[in-house]
Amino acid sequence: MNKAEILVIDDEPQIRKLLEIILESNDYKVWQAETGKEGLIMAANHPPELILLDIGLPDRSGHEILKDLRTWYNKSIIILSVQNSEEDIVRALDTGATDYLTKPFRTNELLARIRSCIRKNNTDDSKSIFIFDELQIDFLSRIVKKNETILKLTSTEYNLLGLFARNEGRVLTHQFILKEIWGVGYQTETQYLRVFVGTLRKKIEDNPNDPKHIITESGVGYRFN
Amino acid sequence: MNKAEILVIDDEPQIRKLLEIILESNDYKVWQAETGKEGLIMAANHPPELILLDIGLPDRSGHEILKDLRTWYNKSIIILSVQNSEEDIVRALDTGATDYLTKPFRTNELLARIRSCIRKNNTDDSKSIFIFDELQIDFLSRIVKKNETILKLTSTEYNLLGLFARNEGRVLTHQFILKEIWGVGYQTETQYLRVFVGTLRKKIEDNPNDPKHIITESGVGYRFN
DNA sequence: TAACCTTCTTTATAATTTCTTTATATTTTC
DNA sequence: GAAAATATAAAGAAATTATAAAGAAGGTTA
Repeated sequence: MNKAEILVIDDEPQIRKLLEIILESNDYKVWQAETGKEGLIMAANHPPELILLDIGLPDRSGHEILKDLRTWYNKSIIILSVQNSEEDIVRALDTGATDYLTKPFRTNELLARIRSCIRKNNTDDSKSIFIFDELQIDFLSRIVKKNETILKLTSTEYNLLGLFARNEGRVLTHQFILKEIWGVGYQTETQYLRVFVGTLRKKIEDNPNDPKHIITESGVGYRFN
Repeated sequence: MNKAEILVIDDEPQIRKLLEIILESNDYKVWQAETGKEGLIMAANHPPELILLDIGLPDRSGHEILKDLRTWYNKSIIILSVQNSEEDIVRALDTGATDYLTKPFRTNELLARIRSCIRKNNTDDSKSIFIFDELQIDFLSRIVKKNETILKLTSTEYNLLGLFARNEGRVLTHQFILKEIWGVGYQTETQYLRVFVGTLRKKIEDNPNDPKHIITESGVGYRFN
């Protein structure tokens, strides 16, 4: 449970299959999109931890997809490409690519770069373990403990708690949270959020009726302590 | 204007000179270290925005220097190496390298990767905190503290306080405040304002009967100190 | 394939918080 | 001191949030 999710956007079925095998055997959950358009929709509906993007897509140039993604998606995007031209690399990196690998890539290098990117996503403070009193969140192993007992969280619950933890002390608006966890297009579904905050509180709070960690800021959003 | 500072740790003088020329002509301030030990000291004394580290250093393996740096340095470290072995790359990335480039590197690609890394460093939002004696307003986190204690404000109260704070020392008319907070069409509802000024004073003033922050300007409006 | 389980989505309703309004007290201004 | 303006308290209305639970979707197992 709580596998990190990776979205692969590539038009070649063999590459997708290869990546699926590699990634799943390394304990990632893999989503696949065949076209840039499909990829954009999937990313928006379900923001992954990392995106592997083929720059040579048939429908729109991968560069355009990258630009589109970067208008709202702020986690890592690794570019895969048969192109090895300096111009292409510079362009991709300047559009916001996190990394650029040329095909054929080396499996272990790809995995190491993925690990590095995911680490970066989660360590805005270069920390991988967050401790809030009796609560302990380990972003590397994706394990949450309360008083040394491992909590069973669904992946949405985990993502939500992670977002809260990385923004400790800050009021997060409903819209922001919905966008980050469910994707653009879900910004009005505040009831989702209420339900999930409810289940999270039941799991992490000593007294869910008088929460100490997830504080309601009525009319605005929530704040995590 | 402040140039971003880059520390180059490399034992080859030619490479250092080359990097110096490239980087300075691209408006970076360059620091140079010849050995790993020297690099560690320089980085500690004057933490740069980014470190370029040669992995094949004579005194200690670059991997060890990297590991050492990562115990406290959390900005970007780009590895430069003549080595192109997968094992080496994986090891460096897993020890916390931000990126890995093989020598000879392509100038523009290096610059693009540097830009990408520095961009990432600077994404943590610079804080915008207003302080009025014992009162502290953080507009980014949307949090108001009085003597380090977080105040619980409704969103209207927060908006009103924010308006006051941004117009410190200025007399704001009832009409202006009502228009800003409640919108046009509410300019005559001065009673709203009285009620909310009342609740705000109860929360932020030491003695609400003798307010020091929100001053009544009878017949005109209010002024915030 | 069916039965089962988990998780997510949706609906209904209860509880709480915030806002608006009214009444009355207090202060300021002239 | 009287009129005007401001402050406070509190009740009712409205909006927002919380909770429970049913239905739907997806995956797993026998």
